[in-house]
Order: sequence, then structure tokens, then C-alpha cells
Amino acid sequence: MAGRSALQKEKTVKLSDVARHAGVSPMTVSRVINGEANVRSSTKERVLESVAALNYKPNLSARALAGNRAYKVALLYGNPSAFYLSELLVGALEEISRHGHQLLVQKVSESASEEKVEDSLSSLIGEYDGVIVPPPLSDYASVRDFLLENDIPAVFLSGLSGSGRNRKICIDDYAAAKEITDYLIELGHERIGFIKGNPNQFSTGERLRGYKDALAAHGLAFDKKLIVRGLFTYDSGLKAARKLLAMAPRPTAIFASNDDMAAACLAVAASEGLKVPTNLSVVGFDDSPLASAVFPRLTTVKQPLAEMAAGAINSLLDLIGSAQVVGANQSELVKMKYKIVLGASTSAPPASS
Amino acid sequence: MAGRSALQKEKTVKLSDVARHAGVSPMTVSRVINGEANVRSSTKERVLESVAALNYKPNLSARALAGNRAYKVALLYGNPSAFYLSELLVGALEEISRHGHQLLVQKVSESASEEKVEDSLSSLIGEYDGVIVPPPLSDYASVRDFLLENDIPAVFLSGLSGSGRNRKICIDDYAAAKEITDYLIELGHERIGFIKGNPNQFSTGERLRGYKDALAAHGLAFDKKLIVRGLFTYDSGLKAARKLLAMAPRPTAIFASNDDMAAACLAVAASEGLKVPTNLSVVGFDDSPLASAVFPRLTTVKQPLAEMAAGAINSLLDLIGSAQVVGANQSELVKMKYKIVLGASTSAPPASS
DNA sequence: ATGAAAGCGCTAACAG
DNA sequence: CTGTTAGCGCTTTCAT
Repeated sequence: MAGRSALQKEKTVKLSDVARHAGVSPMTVSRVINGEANVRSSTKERVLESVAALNYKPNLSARALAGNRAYKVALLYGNPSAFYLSELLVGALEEISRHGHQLLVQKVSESASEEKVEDSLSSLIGEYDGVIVPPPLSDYASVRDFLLENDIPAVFLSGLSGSGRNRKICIDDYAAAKEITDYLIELGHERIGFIKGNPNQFSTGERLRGYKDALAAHGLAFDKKLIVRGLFTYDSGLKAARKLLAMAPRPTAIFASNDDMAAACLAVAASEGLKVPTNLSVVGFDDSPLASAVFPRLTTVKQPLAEMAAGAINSLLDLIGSAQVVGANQSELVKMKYKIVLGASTSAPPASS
Repeated sequence: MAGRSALQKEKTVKLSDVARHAGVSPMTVSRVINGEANVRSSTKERVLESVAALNYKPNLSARALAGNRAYKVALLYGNPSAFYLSELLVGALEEISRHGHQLLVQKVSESASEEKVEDSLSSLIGEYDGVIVPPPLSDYASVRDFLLENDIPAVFLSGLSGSGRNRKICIDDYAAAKEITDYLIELGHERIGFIKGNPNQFSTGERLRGYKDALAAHGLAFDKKLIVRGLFTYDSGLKAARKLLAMAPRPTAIFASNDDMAAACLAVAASEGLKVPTNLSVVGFDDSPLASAVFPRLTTVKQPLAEMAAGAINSLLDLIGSAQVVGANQSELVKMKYKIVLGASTSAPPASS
């Protein structure tokens, strides 16, 4: 009564069925399905027709067992930024389903010590054909090294650079930060506060660099006091914003390294009776749902996360040598296009600037 | 050079290794591992020791192939509310890893017509041992029926009620809505606007019912005009809030059926120069990240999503007859405890109420 | 309560 | 370019 599988209906079509239908051996069918070279194109076509006619779907378990491959890819995640994760999921899921692989989300316990991370990483060995690594995991040298040592194909989203069987796909954080800072400067701002992100992440430095270079390019002095620490969290943004807004003279704009911290600036400004953008302009980074759910809507930078994830899947499958991934970008580093999103949180500074 | 699996190291320990180590037949080991009955407890112990000694991990592919089971559970999702999905993922992932199953996220294209949904559902047949269904998918009668007809074990998070091989796990939306409305009334509010959620979702009606009953319980008149349409989206909240705040006399409080719409109320209030909570109190529902990233922080209802997901996994595995799920709640409907989170978006109404 | 044999659906390794 | 033979690691079924 209990137990036993539940989901099945019509008897499954197998490789041998296709073989019989096409008048070839099972092995030939296997070759066609796996896109191997040595098959006469006429045979190939015939097989493909049979596959379609019978609506054959390979059995992943059998494939994995016989071929000693997993047909599985892991999407690692540590600090689960809901938005980031879900955007990646959308893109990755969509893409991977086209390649007959499975995507599993793997939580990697991100404890204080990097050693612990490695522990939880070791359970990946033998379980997956490859992994895709978003930040902040992609910023850990230990993660990169572990993957490299164990020859696990990986694609990093942002973070550390690829090498060996690794790839990296990201946006140009530096250019984006520079561009959005340029925008503030062109609006007339001269005292622009900057809230840094988590110091362990690569993008944090890039964004700061972009900010600095924008100032320099416009001949504005760089004031170290305008740079305050942040951790990409809302709470850290609260603290940073308070510090910035307590300065005299007050900055007329704040560049927060992500939207959460930018939202915190809005909250602090509101609580101090400052009108945004009239008295203070605020920009964020990411274009998370938060950016459009605060008042006023944030000016921010949008990363094409879903496309990045899809690209990561392609690179990974290519790296694995699996699937006939066609348009896969072979380069170790791929930079995607970002976009500045203009919100209502920015305007020219008050006249008495 | 190319191709081939990457992730493997030490030769894998298999069932037969354990059998040899324990001095029994492979079959006996299999029985022990699967928690079957007919094994002498002394033998069982010996086997378990060998399993531990050799650090044996069953090969899922082999298991699935031989046993004609999937050892996989799908987490369906349609409208990807980042927060909701990621909370569920956390809870479900954690729990399922303890049971040697896999959790796959399956996108179900939620097109206009329910028929289309069914199409995309049919690809689940034979692929999974069971599914967990969050809203809004759990509100579709067609989804429920499809699952029932195909005898696919399923656990619904909120939405429709379970029956047959289905279960439902949720919070008491009615009670939560009533309680938070009570809170507003006790604060002194008498004109409380209500923004409804998506009319297709079960919880929408429950929340409205809670609101109404709270009014009735306090002897307050129910004013139909104070009820406005919403869709659970930020934009729909914007529209609803504008409508509500244009009324004369203005409501002194708004109960939005979720946080996104509550955040929209905040934005509209701000743009109209109303101070929250001084001039207007606002409450939401969900305690999403948004709730604590807007100013002022929202008073809202927190659902234990991760625990609900973990519970769903347990129920599901129990339903499947898989794993020796111990504390699994067998009942068709499980209600979890919600919690009212007090934020800074609520206070007594202005004196001139 | 335990074991032996057979085979799940597929691919590796080797023919031809 | 195509086919044959094994066998992946496990569970089924049937003995004992």
C-alpha cells in the first residue's frame, strides 16, 4: 500500500525502442543523442526522427550510472540574498533545462572561518559535474583553490578571476560605479559620500575605484572622510548614513554600494527631516526589488543577473565538455552589460551647495 | 582531454563493500539502509557499524534506476517572489538533505490560462516522487486536480486544501489578519482602509475576513468603500493607496494584504506629505526584507516560511512512504504559528480623528 | 530472516 | 562508421 513510486504512466520509451524503430543498434542511438562525431548524417537523421516519433527522453539515472557522470550542476549559495539568488535561479534553470542537466541549489555554510567552508565544499566532489559560484562565495580564495585543486569545473559570478577549469562572468563594477558617479557630478554634486560594501568582496574595491576615478576625472578633490564603511546590509547602511549625514558640511549626495544600504540612507534622511532628492541625492547598486519599493525610487545600477546565470550555465557545460553548447563564450572572463536605472532619488544639489 | 567527469577521487564505497565488511549479503545491507522490517536487530547493528566505518553513501542514480523511484522532490514555483522562494528553499534544502533525497526547483510557467499550467505540470510525471507547491500555484484548482488525478504526492503551502495524497500546511491567515486589525483598533483607529490581495488566492479572502471580523468584534461599522483592490504587487499597492488617501474623510490607517503593497502606501503617503505613523498608520503582511528596509519599519505578520517548508518536506516524505520520517505530522492540514511584528509604522490616530 | 539471480537503461571499451 | 559485450550500483523477485 504505502511506499513505491507514484509518478508513472505509460511505459517509458527507452534507448532500445528507439534503436529498433530506427533500425540501428542502441549504441548508435546513444552516439547520436550525445552528439558524438562518428555517425553518418543520414543515420543520424533517421535516429533523430525516431527519437521525435517515440518522444524518447533519456533516463538520467541510467545515464549517470553507466557513464559515471552526474548530469548535475550545483548552484552554490552562502549568504542567501533572496533577490540575487532568485534572479540567478530563473536564468540558470531556464538555460539548464535545455541541456538535459539538473540544477541543484547547494547551501554552503558560510561560517566565520574559511576552513569550514571547505568542509562543506568537499561534499560536492563526485556529486556534480560542475558548480556555479555567486558572491560572496566567489570571493573566497579558499573556495577557488579548493575547486581548482579538485579540478571541479566552476563558473564564478563576480568575485575572483577564473583560471584552469574556472571561468568568471561579471559586469564591469568599476565602469558602472564611475558612470553613476559621473552622473551625480554632472548633476552638480561636489561632496559625494560613499558607503563601501563588504571589504572581502572584489566588487567592493572596484566600485570605490570607480567613484574615485570619476571624481578625479572631473577635477574634484577626494575627501577621505566621505568614505565610510558598510557591509552591504541594511543595518550597516543605517550606521554609515548617520555618520555621513552628521558631517558638516553635509554631503549633498550619497553613493551606497548597494540598494539595501541606499534604502537605509533614505530612512536616515527621512528620520532627520531631509527630503530626497531635494536636500540629498542617493544612488544604490543592483536594482533589487527594494530599489523600486522605496520612496523615492532609487537611481541605481542594474546587473543582468538572469542572463549572467544563463551564461554561466553555458560556460560550465562547455567546460565540462558536455552537451553541444553552441554559442558558449570560451573566454576565461566575460563581462556583461550593466545599465544605469534613473530613479527619483537624484537631482541637482540644493542651491546653497 | 575534454569531456569526462571531473569530480571523483577515492574509489567509491559500494553496497557490496559494506556487505563484505559486515559479513552479510548485499541484500541485507540494502534492507537495513532502507529501513525494512525483516532484519534481526543484531545483524542490523553490525551493518550499521560497517556503513559508518566505511563511510558508505548510497548512489542515488543506481538506487533510482534499480528501484524505479526518483529520490527527488520538486519545489514548484510560478510567480517567483524572491523572498518567499528563498525562505522556502532554505528550510526545504536543510530538511531534505537529511533524508537522502534531492530537491529540485521546477519552474511552472504560469500563463494566463490554467490549461497551460497543466502542460508544464505534466513534465513532472515520473520525474519526481512528490512535489511541494507554494502559492500562487497552490491556489489553482487545476494544479490540485492534476496532482490528484496523477496520484502525485504533494504538499500545498497555503492555498487549496489537501486530500488524498495531498497535504496542506499554512498559517491561520484569518486569525493573523484579525489580530493585526485588532491592534489597529485598540490603537484608536476607526477608519481603516484595507487593500486586498490577488483575488485568486485563498489567503486573500481569509485576510479580508479577519479584518471584517475584527471590526465587528469591536462594534465598528464596516464601510465597503474602505476596501480596495490589490494584486500583491507594489504597483497595485500604489494605485490602491492613492485611492484610499484621496477619500474624505481619509482613513487613519491602512491594512495592506502584504508588505509590498504596504511599502507602496508609505511611498504614496510620503509623496502626499503625510507622515507615517503620525498622520497614517500602515500595516503589511509577510515580514519580507522590504518590511524592515522601508522607513518607518512596517508593523506586519511574520510567517515561519522556512519551518513551513521543512514541515512540507517531512509530510511529503511521509506521504511517499519513503524514509523513516519520525515526527511527521500526518494530518491533512497543519497550521503553523505566525507572529505579529511591531514596527514603527503604527501609532494612535491623529487627535482630530 | 537472509541470500542468489536477474536486470533497471544506459554507456565504455573494444571489436569490426 | 557501426555493433557487441560488459557492467555501472542498486533493488527487485524469488528462493531458502
